[in-house]
Amino acid sequence: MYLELEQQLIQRVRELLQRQYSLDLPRIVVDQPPNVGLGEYALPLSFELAKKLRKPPRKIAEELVAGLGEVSGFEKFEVAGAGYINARLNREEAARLLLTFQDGGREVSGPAAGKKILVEHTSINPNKAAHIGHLRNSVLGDTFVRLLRAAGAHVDIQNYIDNTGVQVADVVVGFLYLEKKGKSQIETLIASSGAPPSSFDYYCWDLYARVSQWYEEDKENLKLRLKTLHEIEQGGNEAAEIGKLVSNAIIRRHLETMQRLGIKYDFLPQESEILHLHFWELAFEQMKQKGVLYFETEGKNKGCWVMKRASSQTAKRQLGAEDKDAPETKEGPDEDAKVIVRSNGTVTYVGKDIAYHLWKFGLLGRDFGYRKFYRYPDGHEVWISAETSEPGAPHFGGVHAIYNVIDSRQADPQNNVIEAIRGLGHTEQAENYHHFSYEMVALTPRCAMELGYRVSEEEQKRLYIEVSGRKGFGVKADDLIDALIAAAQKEVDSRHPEMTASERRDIAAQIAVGALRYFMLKFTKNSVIAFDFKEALSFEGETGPYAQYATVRASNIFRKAGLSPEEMPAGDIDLRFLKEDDELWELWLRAGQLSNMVEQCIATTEPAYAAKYAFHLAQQFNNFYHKHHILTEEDQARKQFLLATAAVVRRALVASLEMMGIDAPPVM
RNA sequence: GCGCCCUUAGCUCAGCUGGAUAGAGCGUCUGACUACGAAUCAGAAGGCCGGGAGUUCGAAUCUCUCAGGGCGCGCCA
Repeated sequence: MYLELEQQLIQRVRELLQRQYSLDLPRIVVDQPPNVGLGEYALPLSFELAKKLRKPPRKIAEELVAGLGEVSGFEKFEVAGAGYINARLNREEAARLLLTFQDGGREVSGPAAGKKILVEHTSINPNKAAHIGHLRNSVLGDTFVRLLRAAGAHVDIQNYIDNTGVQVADVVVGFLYLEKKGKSQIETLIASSGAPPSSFDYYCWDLYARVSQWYEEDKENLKLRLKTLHEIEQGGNEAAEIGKLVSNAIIRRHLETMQRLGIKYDFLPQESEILHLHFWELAFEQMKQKGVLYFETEGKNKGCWVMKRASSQTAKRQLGAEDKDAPETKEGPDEDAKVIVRSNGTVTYVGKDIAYHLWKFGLLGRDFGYRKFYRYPDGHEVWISAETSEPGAPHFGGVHAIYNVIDSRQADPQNNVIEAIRGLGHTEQAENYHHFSYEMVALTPRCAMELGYRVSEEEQKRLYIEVSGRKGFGVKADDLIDALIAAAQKEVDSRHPEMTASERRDIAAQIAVGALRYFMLKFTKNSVIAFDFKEALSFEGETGPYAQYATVRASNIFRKAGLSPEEMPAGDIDLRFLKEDDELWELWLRAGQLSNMVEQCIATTEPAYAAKYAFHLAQQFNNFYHKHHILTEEDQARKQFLLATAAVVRRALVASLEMMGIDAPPVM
């Protein structure tokens, strides 16, 4: 509602500027006045025009207000302060829109509508259990997917699997040389493993840490890592078989863990197929032809194929912008170049990544094979890459835009891939390549000590300590979810002794997920989360359960009144109450700003706005709930109006929570 | 050495592409449950927005600089 009316307003102002002053502004800024009593929109453009038109801002504002005349949906325009133009909506008309059009965020349209978009997230090395750092990635990615879908985009969700890298090799080394286990023994181990903490991914978590420790003890042991890594890449031997076994079993565990949070995937592309289907060779040819890669004949990179390293400027630069100060005439080899093919002929990680990303955009000229891997209870299939497709397999890739949810530490390699794609002449694709960058999750020293880790004196002085799978240092995802469920269960049990055990279990799980997902979303992407159990386990204040509780309160009103909370009130609602009551109107207004929130989240790739929106709306609703007692309201017209208010707010709140993957529980 | 990020209330963080009086949560203190169940609400205290300079009608927001903290920069993956 709000967004649509804003666009109408901008359009009218644009026309007026053209007509009255024959000028055009590249961007018409629309703010919100400090309080709703002044109106819903504030236009500061008079200040900007003052210099151009050589008139005082107030005068311009007056002229513009006179020129605007009647605009449908708007009550009036006023000059305020030193030259603001405040626009007042016709509250009744706007509220009517909110009631009658399904403005629940469902029909949101925008630049994303109808486009095929690929979001890659999670991408945990398949050699150990998922930890809190991975949870932040998955929750951010999954929420962004939901936002894109709410905006009408067609989204494929990919989870990249590096199943041939050193991390998997390390666990294989552990099985083969530390535990002296063969393939069949590991198969038995997997078959007999249960739920966490006796699950296979937990087992590997410890084994991985032991192997890392074992390398530390004697550097000679690293030779076995290299040998195993080569065997895995080559395939057709026991190490490779074990690698596949481990990887597949761990991926299943990761899928199960993420499923607990409502996170699902469509496709799991694996590095093994990128190797075996020779994606790199195709990319290599393209890059040689276009001169993106060149062969270095001297200096430290002698004998390598290298490309110019991406600087942050070149990665961020817009189309058409020239980089004037590029020292083209520099003599000798570019020591700073990025090696893509080593002098021994093997390709680096970035090289493989370039090939993979050409595939994403449909520019490689080759496709993966696809096989079914996992089936969710609702029947949705997860496909995994294979050398050949099974009958009836879908096809992925070839998309318009991509979002890679990868932490900020990988910004440099990501920029190198973007530069390679740009260098190949695919400028549009380079512009649509989004590194969805976020900061890491770390543990506070106190938290680390609570978990029983040894924390050095130096580390104790720090604000936070980075988690490390290699050291086995971190909070496992399933452990955290279990702790949250246990805490929520305690509350639900004491509040609802009348319910069955399974009902209480379901609600506790919903609350736990709400708390966890909200916690991961309340921080903006580029702030480091210093994890602390006390904060994460809180269900009060700015938390998921706070917002969930508001939906439950709303639902209860309808339940007690014998109405369905889902259904919007029918018949004539007297909306005149909105005229005098700013607080009530603010509630409707915010409910109508759902689509602004979605648009803003997508435009800035920042899901935290969704969390803030839901929280503020819940907060306003709780305030309303406390102030107006609906069911005992004697004035029937007013009672109907208050019910409609609760319905409109509830719908927007539930929709915003759904975009964050948070359920509205039936009771709390 | 180069690049990126951060610095806002006691603590943890918001502050939208520069806009009207800088906001939440937690914590502290005071109040409110025979209501649609308090996982809630109301109120109070708490700020040279890291320092300095600049751009602007206007700066927490943009530029430069200094200080402090974090993370990256390999023929590892």
